[in-house]
Amino acid sequence: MGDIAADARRPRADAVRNRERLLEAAKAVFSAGGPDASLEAVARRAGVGIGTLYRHFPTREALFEAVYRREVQQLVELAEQLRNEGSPVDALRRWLRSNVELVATKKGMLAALAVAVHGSSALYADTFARLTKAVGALLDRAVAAGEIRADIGPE
Amino acid sequence: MGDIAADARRPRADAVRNRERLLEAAKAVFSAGGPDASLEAVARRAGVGIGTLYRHFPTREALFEAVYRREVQQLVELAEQLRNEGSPVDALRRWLRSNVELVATKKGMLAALAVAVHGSSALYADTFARLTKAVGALLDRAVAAGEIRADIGPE
DNA sequence: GCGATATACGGAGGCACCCTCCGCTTTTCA
DNA sequence: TGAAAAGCGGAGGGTGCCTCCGTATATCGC
Repeated sequence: MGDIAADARRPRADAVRNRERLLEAAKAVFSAGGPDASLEAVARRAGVGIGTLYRHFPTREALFEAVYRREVQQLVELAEQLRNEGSPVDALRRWLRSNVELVATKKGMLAALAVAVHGSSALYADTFARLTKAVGALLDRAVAAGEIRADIGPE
Repeated sequence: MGDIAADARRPRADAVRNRERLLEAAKAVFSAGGPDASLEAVARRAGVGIGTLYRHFPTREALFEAVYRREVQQLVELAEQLRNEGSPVDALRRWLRSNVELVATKKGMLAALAVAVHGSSALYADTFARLTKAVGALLDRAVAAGEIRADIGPE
């Protein structure tokens, strides 16, 4: 029943789990303590050893970036999910609300994100493209349903 | 020949000297290493103990601020000195050049200064007033000599 | 000049964090 | 089911932070 296209060896289950835990913990710790928060605190909160953190994310910046990508990914997924539910305009509204909430909650993380994004304009471009595409799909649906004007771009 | 208006006890000579050394060292260290540079490195470079640094500047921010004020003070003094030398326009030109050079040299310190200034808008206002007054005096002299247009403010 | 005393100095010490390294455990695969 | 790859954890050596206090020295009244 493996649904993973494994060319080589499958990634270990515990590694995947720990990676996820670390990202979750990092999100919380950086949100609360800013970008200079202790990496050991992140590891503690994730319930893994400090060595595990460093294996998955060799630098503080790598961790920032991964957290950031994960947030973006979750927004994209939310858009895809909303696509199949309720009215187009309502879906759009809910997505925007989630977007705003997420940003509002993560105030403390903004500096960290700024660091991550600054470090790589490619990252920024990629993020922008993904979010634009996601919200664009929601918009299209709303337009097709004649519920909003057609002259609004995703930006 | 004491030209110090001593209401109480005069400040100790060694304390004054160390304070100056610390500011000089801090300028160099923060310029090179950014705002997160080690305070112990500053103390080492100044040739004083770490305790002395903390006595003079209880926090990193206090040190930033003091360095910043000193830079501003030096610009003001330069303006006063130039006031009595050479042609007004030349004086003005030299002052601006010094200003630009100082900023260019201290690139690495900009982040530190940003922190210090952010922390206290009163500090910013004071700085602005002092520099404005200094350059204003130079401008007045140039205008009075008929060497430049009169419709240029200090800003 | 000469104490007396206020002031300042220095750095050891306790703590937290950084990052690396490697012996041990777990997971995967044949 | 057993071998080996992959991953785990945390000790350890280093650095920096900040405090505290015994020692040194500058200032001031005489």
